Amino acid sequence: MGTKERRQREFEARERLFLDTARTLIRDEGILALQMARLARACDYATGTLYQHFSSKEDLLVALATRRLEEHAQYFCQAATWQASTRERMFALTVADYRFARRHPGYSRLLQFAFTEVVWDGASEARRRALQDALQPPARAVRQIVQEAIDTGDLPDHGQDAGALMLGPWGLCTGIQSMIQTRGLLEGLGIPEPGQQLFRHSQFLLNGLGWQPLMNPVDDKALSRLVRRIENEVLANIGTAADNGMEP
Amino acid sequence: MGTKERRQREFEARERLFLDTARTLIRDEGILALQMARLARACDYATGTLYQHFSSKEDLLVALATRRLEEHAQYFCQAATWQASTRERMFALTVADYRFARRHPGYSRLLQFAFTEVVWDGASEARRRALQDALQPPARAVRQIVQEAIDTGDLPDHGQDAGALMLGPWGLCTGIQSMIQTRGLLEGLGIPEPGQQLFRHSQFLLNGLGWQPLMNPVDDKALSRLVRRIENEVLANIGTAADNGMEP
DNA sequence: TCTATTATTGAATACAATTCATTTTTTGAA
DNA sequence: TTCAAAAAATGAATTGTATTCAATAATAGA
Repeated sequence: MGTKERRQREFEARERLFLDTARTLIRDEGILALQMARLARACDYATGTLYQHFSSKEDLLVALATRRLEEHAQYFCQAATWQASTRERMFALTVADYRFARRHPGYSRLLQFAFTEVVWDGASEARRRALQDALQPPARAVRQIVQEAIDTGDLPDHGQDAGALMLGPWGLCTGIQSMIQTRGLLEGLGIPEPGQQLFRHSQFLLNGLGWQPLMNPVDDKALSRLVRRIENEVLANIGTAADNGMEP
Repeated sequence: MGTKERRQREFEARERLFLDTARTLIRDEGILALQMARLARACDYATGTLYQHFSSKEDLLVALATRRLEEHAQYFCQAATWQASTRERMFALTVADYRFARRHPGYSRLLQFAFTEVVWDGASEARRRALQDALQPPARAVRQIVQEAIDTGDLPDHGQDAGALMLGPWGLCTGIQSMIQTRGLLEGLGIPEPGQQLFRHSQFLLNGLGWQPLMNPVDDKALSRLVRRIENEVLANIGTAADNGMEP
């Protein structure tokens, strides 16, 4: 009876195999070296079979970015449900994102690449939507923090939608991170310790939003203490055991 | 005597021709459609001659991004020397960047693409350095504003380097802009008017930095008035006459 | 004027993504 | 169980382009 369902399941399993193998290949040899034929061969399938799943190489890259985003989202949601003040939780998202990017530099570069016109427009509509869908859970988690902060009075009600309010911290985070990714860029501008700056500016922005309790972002001691606390209480189990991410 | 110099000049003129033509081709047909052989032909040169200038297609793209950055920098420096408070000038940079990106969407996507691992690492060291150099003048202009703000007391001296302080506003700006670039991304998350949000969050961040005079970022009237004033007084001459940019 | 040097050329090469005619496997009716 | 039709898998051929390089042309300097 369920023969159709079985085929469906097998098809999905094979897609996972392709994506997992692609991840390994990219980790070992870089995005540039990824070849469709080699990937298919490495999975003991023909090239054409790979194209049953992905309409193009770009399509595959967006799918890969999506898969990793889903994993990332777990840590993200974990940070969102941490037992701490709304402001600390909001900041924890920035720390989680930063740590995740440091731990999986290949993945972060892939995400950056996926959002590029060339790749994004080269992927199928379905894949683009899938990536959008993968963004929903973390987006919901963040909205929830923002909403709770407004409800408890930690964050003044600016009359803005929660989604709009999260755009700032999120944009700041990805903007600075993508500069960090670009080899030599910040060094060339004489800007040291960009990670520290990211944390500091996130705090400046939260202060600007009037998010209580305010914090002094240039108190390096306190900031480091907070970051370490987040790493211990929220991110401790990142990068252990089953984690076979994209780190070099 | 100066035959060597003349050749040098001719070589540089030809490089400009290649870049200008590439810009036109990209404007008309997109980055994807740019072909080295077609570009060479369009300039009445052989393919090999193009490779005397650019070691690879990526090399060309970084060179192109650099050229546009240099033009962008002019408006940028103009904003920096505007007769207004340090805070207004700092904010004007964000507005200038945003307007430039809206006016030249192809260029902005190109810059985003250029900073991607695949392109950045595919370009020659010389080209990468050239792009870095093109970044210096605007960076200096921004540092100058920050320094003046500290000196006049508009901005509390946080004990931070001016370069470090500008990273926040800059990162926020590029981060949100690159989300705007990605077709459908913010719509999918239900975040409307991203341009407005960018301006608003820039102001939130400046408030957070304690940059005087503070402003209420959710006073849409006042914010719009300021943006319009910047457009009139600083950006009025963008997009006129000789401007043959990348707009569609 | 002539040779050596340098620059230009574009056809040939190389490399990978993608396609598609062929083969293999699966399905479900007889 | 058999078999024809349908579906899926295959990988060699096709295609599209970036890049190279042997041949040719232009230039410089003796």
